[in-house]
Amino acid sequence: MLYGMAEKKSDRTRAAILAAARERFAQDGYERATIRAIAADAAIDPAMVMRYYGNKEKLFAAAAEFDVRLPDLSGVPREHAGEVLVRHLVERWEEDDTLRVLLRTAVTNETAAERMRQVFAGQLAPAFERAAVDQPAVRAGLIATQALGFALCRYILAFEPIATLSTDRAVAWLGPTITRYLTAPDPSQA
Amino acid sequence: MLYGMAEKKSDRTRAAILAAARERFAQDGYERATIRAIAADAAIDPAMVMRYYGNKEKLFAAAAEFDVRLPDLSGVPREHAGEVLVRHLVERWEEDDTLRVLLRTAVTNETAAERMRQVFAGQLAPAFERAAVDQPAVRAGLIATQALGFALCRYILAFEPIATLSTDRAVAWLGPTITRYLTAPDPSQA
DNA sequence: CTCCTTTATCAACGCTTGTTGACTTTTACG
DNA sequence: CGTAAAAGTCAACAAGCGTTGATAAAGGAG
Repeated sequence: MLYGMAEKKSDRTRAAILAAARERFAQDGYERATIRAIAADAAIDPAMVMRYYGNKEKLFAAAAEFDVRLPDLSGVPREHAGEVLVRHLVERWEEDDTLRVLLRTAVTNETAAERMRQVFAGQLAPAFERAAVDQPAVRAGLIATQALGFALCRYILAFEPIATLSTDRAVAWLGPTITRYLTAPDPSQA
Repeated sequence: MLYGMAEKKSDRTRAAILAAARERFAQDGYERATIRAIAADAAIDPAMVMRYYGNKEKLFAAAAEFDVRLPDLSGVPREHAGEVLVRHLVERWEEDDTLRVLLRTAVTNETAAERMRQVFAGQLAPAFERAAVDQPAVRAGLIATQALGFALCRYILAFEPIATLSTDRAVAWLGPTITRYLTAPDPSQA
């Protein structure tokens, strides 16, 4: 076969598997999302999943691959940094379900947990450090607690009225919290 | 058998099963915590689990049974209510692992998710309503996001430095957030 | 057309799971 | 003692899982 640009026929199948996998993992978690169900959703044979992704763990790794794409906060005044960050995270969260895959599986799967840690401790904290924020690790961690807690209640537990809160109201409520975690002096030092 | 006070021999076995179940559910989640493993931990036969609890779902229901025991906030000044609440929750959370059972399983098990909702929407919100707080449901929900997010990062994901933060520092950081969610006017109304 | 690589299908494997029923041991009362 | 209920043991089941290898169809290349 001589294709123009690596646009093999199998790429479609690969993509279909990945899409089905993401949906199943996001909805059912790692254990309950079976290879057979994913294959059925993608309308292919379970053996094809093994052919293209090796095994379940690798398929999951591929399905949970993503980039947070943190926004550039350098031009934002400190007192509104929280709101900008929250709005970005909420929109990012609703965009695709990769983050929901990660959150749902991180609770029982160590691979997912490690990746989740990398996202916050490995991207947020270094960004704060570069911005010369004191105690970057603690602040990044606190922001993670609020951000992940909101996502948990909103997308996983479907906790009313959080699940149906408008983005604007969510930003208005959570923004100042994030701003405080980012800018306030350590209250236990006072 | 004529026992003095319903103190059957089997009660010990029942308790041993329940203790082992709680530990396994808290550590592994619903799916990965197997009846066989629980029985092995309790040093009994898997069939005994069925004898005393019927099936896995009922065993889980028994293991996840608990009471939040919310503190009385009526005598606490409003501006410190958050700190009192956070301290109570953290201590309660470290006391026994029932809450961790619930959090870990709520992500994939609908029974656990429903029970989790009852704890916050069914106990916190009504308490606020009685205290004549406006928008009790939203405020209870917001507090749930911060509290559950903290528990998730600290106990489930083992997210440093949150996991090793002292209770005092956690209270100092989180308290004001909870207080604001409880007392601040709705920022999206401004 | 033939040939060979890519893609897909099928049936089966070994294993683990929750769950069951028949059986044996223990225990307390007459 | 004897006996009947309670407590515990054992082997097995049906079903579902991830995974594999043999085999068949598809589709350009020569």
